[in-house]
Parts: sequence; C-alpha cells; structure tokens
Amino acid sequence: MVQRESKFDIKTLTNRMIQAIQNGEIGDDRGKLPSEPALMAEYGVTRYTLRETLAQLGKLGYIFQAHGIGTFVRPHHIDGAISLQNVVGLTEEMARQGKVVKTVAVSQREVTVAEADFLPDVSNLTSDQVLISIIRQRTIDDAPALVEHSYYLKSVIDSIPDEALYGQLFGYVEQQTKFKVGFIDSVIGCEMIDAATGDFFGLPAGAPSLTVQDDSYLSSGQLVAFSKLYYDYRATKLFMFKKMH
Amino acid sequence: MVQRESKFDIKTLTNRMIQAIQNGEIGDDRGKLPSEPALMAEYGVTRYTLRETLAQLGKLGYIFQAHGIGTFVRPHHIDGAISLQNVVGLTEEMARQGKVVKTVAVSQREVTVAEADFLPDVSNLTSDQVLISIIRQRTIDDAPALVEHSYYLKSVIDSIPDEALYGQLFGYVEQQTKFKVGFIDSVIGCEMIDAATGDFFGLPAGAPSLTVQDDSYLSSGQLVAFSKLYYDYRATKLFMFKKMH
DNA sequence: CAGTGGTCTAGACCACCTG
DNA sequence: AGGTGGTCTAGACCACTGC
Repeated sequence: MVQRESKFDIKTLTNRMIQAIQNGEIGDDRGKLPSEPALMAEYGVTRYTLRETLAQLGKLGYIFQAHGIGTFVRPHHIDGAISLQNVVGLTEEMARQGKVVKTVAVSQREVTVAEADFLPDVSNLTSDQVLISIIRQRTIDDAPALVEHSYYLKSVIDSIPDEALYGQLFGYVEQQTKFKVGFIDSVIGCEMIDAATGDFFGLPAGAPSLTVQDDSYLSSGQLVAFSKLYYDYRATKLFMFKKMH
Repeated sequence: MVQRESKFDIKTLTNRMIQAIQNGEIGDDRGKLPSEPALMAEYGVTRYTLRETLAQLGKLGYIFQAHGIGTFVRPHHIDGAISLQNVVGLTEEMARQGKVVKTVAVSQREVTVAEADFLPDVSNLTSDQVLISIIRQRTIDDAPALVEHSYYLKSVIDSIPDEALYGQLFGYVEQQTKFKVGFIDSVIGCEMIDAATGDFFGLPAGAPSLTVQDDSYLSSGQLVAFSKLYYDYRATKLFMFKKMH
C-alpha cells in the first residue's frame, strides 16, 4: 500500500534546492526558508526525505537549522576554498564556483608497494604488490594549485588508459569497473615539497605545503587507492563544517 | 499510542557502542557486527535510532557499513591524529587515546574588532565591537603542540574568569551561560608562525605551521567566537573521514 | 500558547551481495 | 532466494523559541 510516488528523492532534491538557493528562489530577505511542513508540501516528500536533504545541504554549508527558530541559508564560504566534505570531486566542486581545474602534466608507471613514497595509514598490503603510480600537476584557473601523487592497486584496477589521466580519475574508475568508492580517510598535514613540485609552484624545494593524504576504499571496504595531494600553501584553504549536538 | 520506552537514545547508545567496540565486546573475528535487526533487538530500539547511532559511529571512524554485506569495525586511526569531526573538544578526544592536554600559558585582554589579528570569514562585526582575546599555549603529553588564539564576542560572553582559561573553554561557556554552540566553520591552511609561537615550539619565527581557523556559532546562528589554532607541523596530523553516496 | 526543528516508532520497498 | 544495508512513508512525541 505504498508509493514511491514522490516527485523527488534525496539526491535530486538536494541538487534542486542548491539551485534554488544559488538563484535566490528560496528564502526570505533574512535568508529564512519555509518551515519543514511547508517544504514537504512544496516538494511532495515526507519529513524523512526532506530532513535528509536538509542535512546534506547543511553538510555542504548551504544552510543551517536552528531549533525552534527555523532554517536559514548561510553566507557563502570564502572564495576558492576546497570543501573537505565534498563528495563530487575537485573538478566539479570548483565548477560550481565557476573555476576550471586542468591537469597540465601526468606521469604513470608501475611500482611495488616497497617502492612507494608513502603508504596508507592502515593496510595489509604486502611489499611485492603492484601499484599504478600516477603523478598529476593540476591548475585552478590556470594557476598552479596542486600536485597529486596517487597509487592504485593493480589487483583492483588493472590499468588506466592515458586518456583518462587528464580527467576525473575516480569518475573513470567508477564508470569502467562498476566499482564504487564507498569512503575515504583523509589525513591533513604540512610537509616540505621536493624540487619538481617546487618548480611547478614557483617555490624552492623545501618550501612547505598543505598536504591531504586520501585512502580510498570501495563500498565493500576494500582499499582501492591512496594518494597524497600537495597544495600550494599560499593559495589553498580547506574548508569544513561541523555541527554539534 | 506510543512509547519512549526504548532503553537507549542515540547519544547513550553511541557511547555504549563505542565502549563495546573498544572493549572488543562486539563484532566477530573479522570485525563484523551483528545485522541491523539483531542490533535493534539487542538494544531495544527501532531502526531509525540504530541507524542514526551507526551513522555517528561511522562519522567518528569506528565502523563502516557495506551495502548488502554488513557492518564492520574499522582499524584504528593513526596514533595521535586529531579528528576534525570530533564533537567533544580536544581534551576529551585526546583522553580517549590516553593522552593529556595541558594549558601551560595564557593571556587575556580586551580588544576591538579593528585590533584583531584576524577575523571570521564572514561576519557583520563592526570595527568598534569589543572582543575578549585569549592566547593559550597547550601541550599534549607535555610536548608543545599548539597555540590557540581565540576571540570571544564580549556582547555574548561578557567575561571569562581566569580559572576557566586552563580548562575547556567551551565547556565553561556552555555551563555558565546556557548558550549552546551549534556549529563551527573550520578553515585549514598553512601559515608562518611568529616569534612567540616559535619559541614555544622550538622553531624559528617564519617556520610553517598547520592552522585551523574555527568560527563558532550558537545554535541560533549567532557568532560567539572565532579562533585560530597553530599546530606544530612536525607533530600534528588532522584526520577526517568521508562517506560517498 | 502556537510554531519551529529534533527524536523516535512502525513498517514498507529498493538495491546490493552472497550462495 | 535470502540476507544485508539504503531509502522512503506516515505519524507521534519531545524540546526549544517567540509571542
């Protein structure tokens, strides 16, 4: 006796409401959104679906909810900041801000675990396992912004065609292999850069950089890749949002 | 015709299950937890409550759920890493890892917004508003770890007794004022440190540091404080966990 | 007090994985 | 096919805020 007749699911409704917020189609002059019952009626969903959507929007920093008061759009984050909670990849996130990410140089080769420059924080890799090592230099709006050093487990991915290297790697992996990245551990730190990275950024070797090491797992829990991103510390801010309870 | 008869609510159940995981009381030899129906029965809660709890545990990095497979405990994070998603404050988070946070030096004074060394990323502060400026040098297991520079809005907090400065400031604020911190924006970057911070870390002025700027809001959306934490880049890793969908 | 968001129950259907 | 987690509906009660 049930339905699936709602006009929207969480994902669709999230995108729809982001559009509405960005276009100013929603919220009064103080940024207050309609109440939950009103939004439920407007979009034809139940409270669960609506609240999951609002939770997504909150996680992305678009709104916050105040108990007993209402739901409000949030002032925009600082320009160019990269959300640590984004779920769409750097290219797409920057596109939302009207910025263009390009990959200007790549190199690919195969190495063993023993030869890797770094390893996941926890893993049961054996030292003779084969990895595909990829180094990419990427720009944001044509300014050098980050160097990405990734290792993919050959036992999972097998091979990556050169054409894919200039686009969104995860997108390729998910499309071609039917694997789905389930979750990512990130460790943020500050490290000194090597000469090649320095050349790209226009900094001397030994200059600091903001680093993010991502260990990526399939939804089954299987490690699929680990990478370290070196950001130009002068140009990069990472952003996140934390809700207390 | 309803209830509130469950043995646990989300918060209680979260703490209970963290204990169970840490004590190894839950999960088989491969770290697999009982299925959701089994856990619902065991704890006497419905699926909503259970899944909200599991979501909390996931956000804290204790477990992950694999669609169609099961729920598994995760290997422990790297030692000493600071979770960006923690919701309990540094002191308590480190205590869970058996580490002790101490405040070894403080200074407090009042300044105006115009005199502040930095400002929130978005705010409507006027330049003559009064702020309570607090600088604290803190150690983790007696090793210098971070310097915290906080500004509290005097219009909200009024005053902070010196006794409170050596403990958990947010704890004091919430206890004394009945205000509740609702959410925090964090911006992570890499900045050079000044001489005083360098002295504390045993580094020269101009050395890099990992910085986290937190803008703290009451649950009403009112800005209450903003602070910048300078971490010794050699000793600090920040950790977070991201789930894809 | 009415209205807001926060938590919880009960139960259904959907999507994924394994045997 | 059967079991797992993921999404969704419907409706109730709880807690906070403002008038």
